[in-house]
Amino acid sequence: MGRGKISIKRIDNTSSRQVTFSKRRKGLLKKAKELAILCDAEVGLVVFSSTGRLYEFASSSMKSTIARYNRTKEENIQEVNPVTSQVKLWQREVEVLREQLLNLQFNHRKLLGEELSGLGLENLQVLESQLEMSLRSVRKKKEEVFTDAIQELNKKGYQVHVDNVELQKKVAVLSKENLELQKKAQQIKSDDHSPVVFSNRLAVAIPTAGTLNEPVQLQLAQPFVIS
Amino acid sequence: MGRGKISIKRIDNTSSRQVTFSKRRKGLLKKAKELAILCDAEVGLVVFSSTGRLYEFASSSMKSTIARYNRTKEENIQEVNPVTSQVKLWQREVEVLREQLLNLQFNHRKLLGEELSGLGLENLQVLESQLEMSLRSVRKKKEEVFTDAIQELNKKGYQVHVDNVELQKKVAVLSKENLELQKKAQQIKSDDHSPVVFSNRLAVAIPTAGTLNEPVQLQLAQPFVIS
DNA sequence: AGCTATTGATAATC
DNA sequence: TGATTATCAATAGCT
Repeated sequence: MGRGKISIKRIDNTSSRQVTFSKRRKGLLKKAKELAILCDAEVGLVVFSSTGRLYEFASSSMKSTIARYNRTKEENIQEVNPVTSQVKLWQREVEVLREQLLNLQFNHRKLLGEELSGLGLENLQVLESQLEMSLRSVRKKKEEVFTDAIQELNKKGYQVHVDNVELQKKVAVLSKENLELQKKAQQIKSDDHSPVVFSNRLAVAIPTAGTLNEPVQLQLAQPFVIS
Repeated sequence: MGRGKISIKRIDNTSSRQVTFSKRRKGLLKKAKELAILCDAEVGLVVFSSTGRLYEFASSSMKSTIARYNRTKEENIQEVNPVTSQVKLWQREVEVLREQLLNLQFNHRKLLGEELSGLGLENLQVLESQLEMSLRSVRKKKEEVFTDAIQELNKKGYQVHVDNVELQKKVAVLSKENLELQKKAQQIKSDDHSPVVFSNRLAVAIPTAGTLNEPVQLQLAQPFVIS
């Protein structure tokens, strides 16, 4: 339901993930509210963003909804305040996180080609094709970076060329003026015999017009081969 | 979004309220799930129908989501209150673990070839060679697995061959005995004229000796190429 | 339960 | 960000 269809998987791009989050969160909260009103239901909804911010909706009160939930689930392990239970909650959180971390580290090592001993043929083949896919992505990205850099260089090169042509014109004008001034000076000199000196360095430092007529064009000889 | 617009207020008609409830409940749960996946959010949703039935969705687990909810709420309320040092220690632990996890997830995605947008050329090249190394390791391991399997098969094949030779000898002995028994039987038959039948199937089912002289040897035509 | 006309949500874009 | 709009998705009213 938008300009294009999207597949339901984690959005990679951070900013568009955040934009989508606020839009869909708003929609979800709205629909939760509507369901509660239209159908006389008790609804409780909590959403934590990936940055840890909390958003919630409760048709009556979150506390009572959670209490009802626990009652229904026949799990009345919902002590409220005592420090000991709080500590226990944090400890559980730590346990969960530790396990997630270990799991991820395990997978990560596989992707790094370490600790492959336990794996069967099938797992190895899945891993291999995963790595091949990754490699293709990385090489494609690298090619993009190269291409962008080259385009950028070409743009700059062209600008330099344009600047040079411009400068060249100015030099030509100045040289001409210079020449005329020298002539006039010599006329004056021949009139009153006082010495006059003109610098000639400018003209010497400028390359000839011919070398500046073509802008440099960097180009890849052929497209990168991704193998 | 329907044949007609409806205003958001309790639907009076019971049956259409129930129909709407199941439709919208389904939609709400779906959207909750999508939000969790798309935006990497932790979502918990509970819905009680007006008849008291419970429907729920939790992106991780309802228990931990409610626990997290309670923690965040208490934190916000207790901002002024002194928190015991033990809780603080656990909180710090959780923070550290969360950060490690996020970091690892970040790196993991890179290895999976996702989210490469932020990377410069140098990083991409490091990543590429890392992936190439991993791929080499995996392929080497795969080759090992193959080789081992083939050796195993060869061992078994040889054992089968040995067994066959042994069986063949036994068959030869038995055939010889069989033949002699037949001769004796015929002698007896020519004496008392009673009919005697011998099965011949055994001899027919046995392959000739020549085909069993060589054990089968499986072998790779040439070593695996790791490219 | 299915089926569509219709509204509503939202992905892409600026 | 916030607004706009072309599209897709949800669903209201029927069968």
